[in-house]
Amino acid sequence: MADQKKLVEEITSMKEDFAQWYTDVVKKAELIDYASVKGCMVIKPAGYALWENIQKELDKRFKETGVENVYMPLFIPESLLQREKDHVEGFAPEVAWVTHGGLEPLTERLCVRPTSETLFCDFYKDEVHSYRDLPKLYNQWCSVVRWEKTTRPFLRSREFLWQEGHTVHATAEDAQERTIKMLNIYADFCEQVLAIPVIKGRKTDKEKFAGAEATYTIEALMHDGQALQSGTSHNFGDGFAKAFGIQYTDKDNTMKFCHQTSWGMSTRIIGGIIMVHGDDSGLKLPPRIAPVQAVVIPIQQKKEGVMDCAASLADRLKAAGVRAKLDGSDKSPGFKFAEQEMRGIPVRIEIGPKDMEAGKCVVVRRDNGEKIDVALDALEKKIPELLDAIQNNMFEMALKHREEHTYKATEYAEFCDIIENRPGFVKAMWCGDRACEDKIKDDTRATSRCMPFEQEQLSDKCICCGKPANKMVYWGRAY
RNA sequence: CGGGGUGUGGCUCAGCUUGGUAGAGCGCCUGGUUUGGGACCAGGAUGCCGCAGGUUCAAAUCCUGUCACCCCGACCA
Repeated sequence: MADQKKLVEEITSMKEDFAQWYTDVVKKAELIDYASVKGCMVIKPAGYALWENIQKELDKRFKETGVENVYMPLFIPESLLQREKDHVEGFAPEVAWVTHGGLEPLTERLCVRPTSETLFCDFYKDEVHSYRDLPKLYNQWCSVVRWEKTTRPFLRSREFLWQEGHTVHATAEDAQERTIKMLNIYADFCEQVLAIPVIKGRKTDKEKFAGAEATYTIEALMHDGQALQSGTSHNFGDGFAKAFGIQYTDKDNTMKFCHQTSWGMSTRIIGGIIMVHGDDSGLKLPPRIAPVQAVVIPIQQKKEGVMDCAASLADRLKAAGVRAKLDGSDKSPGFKFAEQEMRGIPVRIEIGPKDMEAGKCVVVRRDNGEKIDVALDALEKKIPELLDAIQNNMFEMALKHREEHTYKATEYAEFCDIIENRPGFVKAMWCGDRACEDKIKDDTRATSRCMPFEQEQLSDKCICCGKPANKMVYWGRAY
């Protein structure tokens, strides 16, 4: 339980340099390698397994609400991308273009999808004819490309993996309901599976998605006090439907425009897991998402029976539904301890001759370093319990951190001071004017994170201009 | 796109000022001894010194250009 000592010299401490700490953890936990194109990364087995678990959990939740998976093309003809004005203006600066096919220049250049609204819309316009065709609830798992100027693994890469759901509905009400439903799925997933507490709310017009009528978001607070937009759900209204001509004949035999939504979560959330839970010894994975939940490390593994015993423990745990692994490599135990810590494996089980004699093993928690003896015959019961306890503790720790770094401000000077000196969320009232958001950003580099569903009336004046205000906004510097 | 930094075995870097034909540590391979917090001994393999020009008898080193990556800012999930 004692203070977690810094055990790994190669990882820069968070306090010293958070950005470097992040990069060190990403590399040391072997989540990725840099690739030969700037902003592109090789996602290694440890990183990809994490993504696969995220996919598995989200996909299950999507399908429970009737969503089906599809796959759209990688390329979007320029003319198609330009169909919706706000949308193209939002994305044009960062799309990658294909100009040649083989040796011949193309008659129309193709953009590598930065997101697939236009492709889905182009598809839906021919797919939807009648109210009987609605709703369409499609999702795709794919990668998209955005030519970012500066890049960081997971947080901002030029190609990233994500899912994008695109739905079409008959009415505005149905679209709104779906938008919120998906936001709730993201929030639930973050909190229950990733142990990341999130604030649910709506984006201001300045921050909303290009082409959307309304954007909803879940916002999480990282360990350094910066915010991370962790998932978004957009209500498009009938804007895209009008731009693309997606209409249906209703029961009353009149033509009506559809209402649409889209929603996405990306590999960026892996950056969130790292920055919410990690520490100076490396990654710290919540058990429910950890590809390996428990690693068994034999001590004096060449001694008679030790390796067999360790292997049988791992097998028994697997049979009990724990994602367990044996580390039977011939590294020294200390090396293995450090390595499993860097990788964020929630539980470590040490078994050596002394333990075997006593009929127990030593179990160490990654979340708090606590070391306990567990009777060998209690393993199947004890480890799952422990994993649950770790999951809950990690959520509580993250929640506590967020609460301790969430402030309220009613005066502008106070607001600026908090942003500058106490990293975190600041709750403050806002009049609704874009000008105030712009000024706050200029003055403090903080942006509006969201207008939370859970509102509080902190005062009746805008934090910035002093005019009447009835919206409370979470502000903060963000990734 | 601005500002800074870096390119030398798989990794981290030294060597460059003052040109002489490439080094260290880690890692890797073999064998042995070890094993409860990054073990040790012995032996071994690995380099178009980012790339392209130039200067020179001779370039990792000097000059010119170029490319890439990293970090910090403005924009984005």
